[in-house]
Amino acid sequence: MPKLGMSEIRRPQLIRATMRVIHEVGLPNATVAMIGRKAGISPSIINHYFGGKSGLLEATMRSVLKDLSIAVVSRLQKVDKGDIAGRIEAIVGGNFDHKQVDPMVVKTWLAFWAQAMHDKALFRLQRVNEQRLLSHLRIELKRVVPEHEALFLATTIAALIDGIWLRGALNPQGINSQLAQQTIQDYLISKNIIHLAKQRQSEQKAGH
Amino acid sequence: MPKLGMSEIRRPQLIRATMRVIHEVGLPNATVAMIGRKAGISPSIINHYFGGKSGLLEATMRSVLKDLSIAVVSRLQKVDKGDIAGRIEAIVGGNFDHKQVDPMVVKTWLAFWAQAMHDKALFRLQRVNEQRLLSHLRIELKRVVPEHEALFLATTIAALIDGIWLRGALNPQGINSQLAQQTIQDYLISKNIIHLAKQRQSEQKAGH
Amino acid sequence: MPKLGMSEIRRPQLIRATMRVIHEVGLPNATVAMIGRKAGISPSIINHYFGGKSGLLEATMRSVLKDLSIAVVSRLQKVDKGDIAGRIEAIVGGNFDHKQVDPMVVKTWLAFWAQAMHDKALFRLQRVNEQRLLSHLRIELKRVVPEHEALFLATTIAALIDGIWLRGALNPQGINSQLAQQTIQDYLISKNIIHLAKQRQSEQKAGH
Amino acid sequence: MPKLGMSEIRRPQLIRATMRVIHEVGLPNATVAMIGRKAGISPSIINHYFGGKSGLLEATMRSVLKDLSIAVVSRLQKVDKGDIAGRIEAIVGGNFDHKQVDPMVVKTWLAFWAQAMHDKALFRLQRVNEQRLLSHLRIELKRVVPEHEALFLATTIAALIDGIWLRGALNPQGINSQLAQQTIQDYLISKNIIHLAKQRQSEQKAGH
DNA sequence: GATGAATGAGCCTTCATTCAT
DNA sequence: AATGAATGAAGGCTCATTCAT
Repeated sequence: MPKLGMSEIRRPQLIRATMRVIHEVGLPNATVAMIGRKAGISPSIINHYFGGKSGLLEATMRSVLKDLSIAVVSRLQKVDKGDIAGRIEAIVGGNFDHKQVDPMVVKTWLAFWAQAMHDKALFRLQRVNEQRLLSHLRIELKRVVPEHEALFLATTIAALIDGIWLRGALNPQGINSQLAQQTIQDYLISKNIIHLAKQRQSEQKAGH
Repeated sequence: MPKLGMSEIRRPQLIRATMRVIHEVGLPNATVAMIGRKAGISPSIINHYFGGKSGLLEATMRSVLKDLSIAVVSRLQKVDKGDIAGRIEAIVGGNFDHKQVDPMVVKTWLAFWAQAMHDKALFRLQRVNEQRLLSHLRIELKRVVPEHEALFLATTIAALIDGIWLRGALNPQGINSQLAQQTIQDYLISKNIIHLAKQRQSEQKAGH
Repeated sequence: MPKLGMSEIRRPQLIRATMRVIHEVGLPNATVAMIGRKAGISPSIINHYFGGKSGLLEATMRSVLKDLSIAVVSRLQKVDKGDIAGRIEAIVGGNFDHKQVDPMVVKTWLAFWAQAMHDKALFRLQRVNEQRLLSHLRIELKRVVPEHEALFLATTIAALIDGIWLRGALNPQGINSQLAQQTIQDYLISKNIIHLAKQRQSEQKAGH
Repeated sequence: MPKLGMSEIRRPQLIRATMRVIHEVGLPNATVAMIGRKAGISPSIINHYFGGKSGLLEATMRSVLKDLSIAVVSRLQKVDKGDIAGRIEAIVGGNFDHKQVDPMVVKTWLAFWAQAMHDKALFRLQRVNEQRLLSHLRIELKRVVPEHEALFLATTIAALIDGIWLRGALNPQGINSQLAQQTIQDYLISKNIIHLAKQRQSEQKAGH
């Protein structure tokens, strides 16, 4: 077990402080002074660990996206490869994970989204995240519908996920995680995806 | 007597310049100096007409939302009251109006959305806009499905609209207006809404 | 009777507005915009009539000092040349004239006093005023005491007058005009001036 | 570890620079840029140490008033409690202390007096100062004359002090400290205070 | 590693003044 | 005569960053 340097302590500490400050005053109004104060340490040290404010912001966004990725991947790992409906549910569920719908995270996420339009580094991170969601969905959907339809469905589901997040960001009551998942489940049922998925699962079991 | 009526010229001019600057550098980086330069007039005059930067931003957001409202309402006026499917299409279509999917407008809209989380004046404007969309949709949907289902559908459609907008904001290709409307149309067909609407329309015609 | 041009209307109107604004926010915070608004006319017009802000301020101070001068001179005219005590009382009384102890006037006067230290035009006006007060007092005092004592007394009385004014400027209750005059009268009695003055008056009457 | 204790160096340095700038251009024209330049440091640092321009001005006035207080108190400490005439002289002398009649200090003092009429924080400081002078004088005077007369005398002496200061502020030759004290001494003699004080002192000595 | 000191660039705003009508 | 339009200079303040300790 490696000895923990200050770096391993300070970096998460500052990233968390950044998110809290963004939650409170918004990204444009977040200053290194506020973040330092919130973390209980000198603002100067941000330069030491992140090379500047933008470095800290990038690291913070990376952290947010990584948590999202983990939420999805860890759920996928618990679901059988053959259970297509379960896997789609896992992907959607990961996006509405308890940690992900925390108002602080939601606001941070939206703040970065807006900022990403004018910051190359953030833009790249955002694109990767978008593609990853689409990719996860398409992989599963392609197993039950033709490729072009899979793309259409994946795009629609992604739009639903982001739309619910977006509206939740401004809603004082925040995101209703359960309702969100039901909404998407309902969409999949309407599009007959769940039925097809179960059917395919049975076939494969029989095929073995 | 001074030159009169400059207010009607300057205000839209400055609002448009604001949107262009937000499009280029983002809301947090937009300065009154840039906006003034873009409009070809002195930055000082912003105070003359809007009482300050925040006044200009609020007016800009108000303008964006008003354009959106007009796009929806003008389409609704062209559709027969009895044509429920047509009315829903009008509402959706208004949100993907040519002027509304202009990348400049989309970015401005998202920038304000992010900002609204920390600015009371913008927040109120945003809420009104959200509610208006939901309201428009529910009025039509209630005519074909029970109230609670109408609310669910309206919320889902709104999420789809916003989600598509949001993803379009970061997509280099922008929003594909036609595809967006097809996506939502497809959802409505899957939910059997279009069918029910046509049916209701026939009934009413027969009723006369 | 000459027809009144707008100049004769506007100038006093603006001067009065200036004093009211100084009373409210102080000289450093008084802007031409405020003054114009208070007078109910466009600020631009100040340049028309006074050639700029400093011209207006100078005219205002001139007006304040002229009113003071009138208050003194008009009282002197009502007192017999031979009544030395009465003449001194007139000079003092003029400085505590009803119009002069108006809080608005007091504040304006003090504001200009402070400003005069760094403004040549105001400085000259102020000096003339100072000298005039001293001169008035010395002329009368020389008639009852030797020249060098007259100067000393005049200086002391002037200091008392200004000191009372100054303290009154900051006192929420303002200047107590009657008490002020009693204070100086008491000083003159203590210095035996009143007695000497009455004595001289009797001598002169007898001399005729 | 950073350079510590700069606060004790910077604060007096900036306060002194403030007074010098006020002396040169007046309070309304004094800018943080000028003050910083005069002190040889960056204007930004004024915020660091005083939280803004008004904080600096308040600290400057506080400094001026404290110096005045020290001048009076230190003189009082050197005078025997029983020597009433000496104590009054000490109070007056403190107000015309060498440091206090420095033209720079006099102008600063007057500038603040004018400003205090429209600034709550400065107003309070000024009132405390006024009351302190009156209080010092009344305490001594009450020992030789009835209370109501003590108040009258104290007020008159205070007016004389302030009047001499005020006139000195605009007089190119400044305040003649010696003449000022003589003037007030002369007043006290005329009012028989010195005589009464000496008498009381003799009584008390005899009483022991 | 950590921090207070210090800086300089930049921003919003105010304001006196000028101009066209 | 009078005014709204418009400007440009300047001021206070914020803030990310660098530096010495």
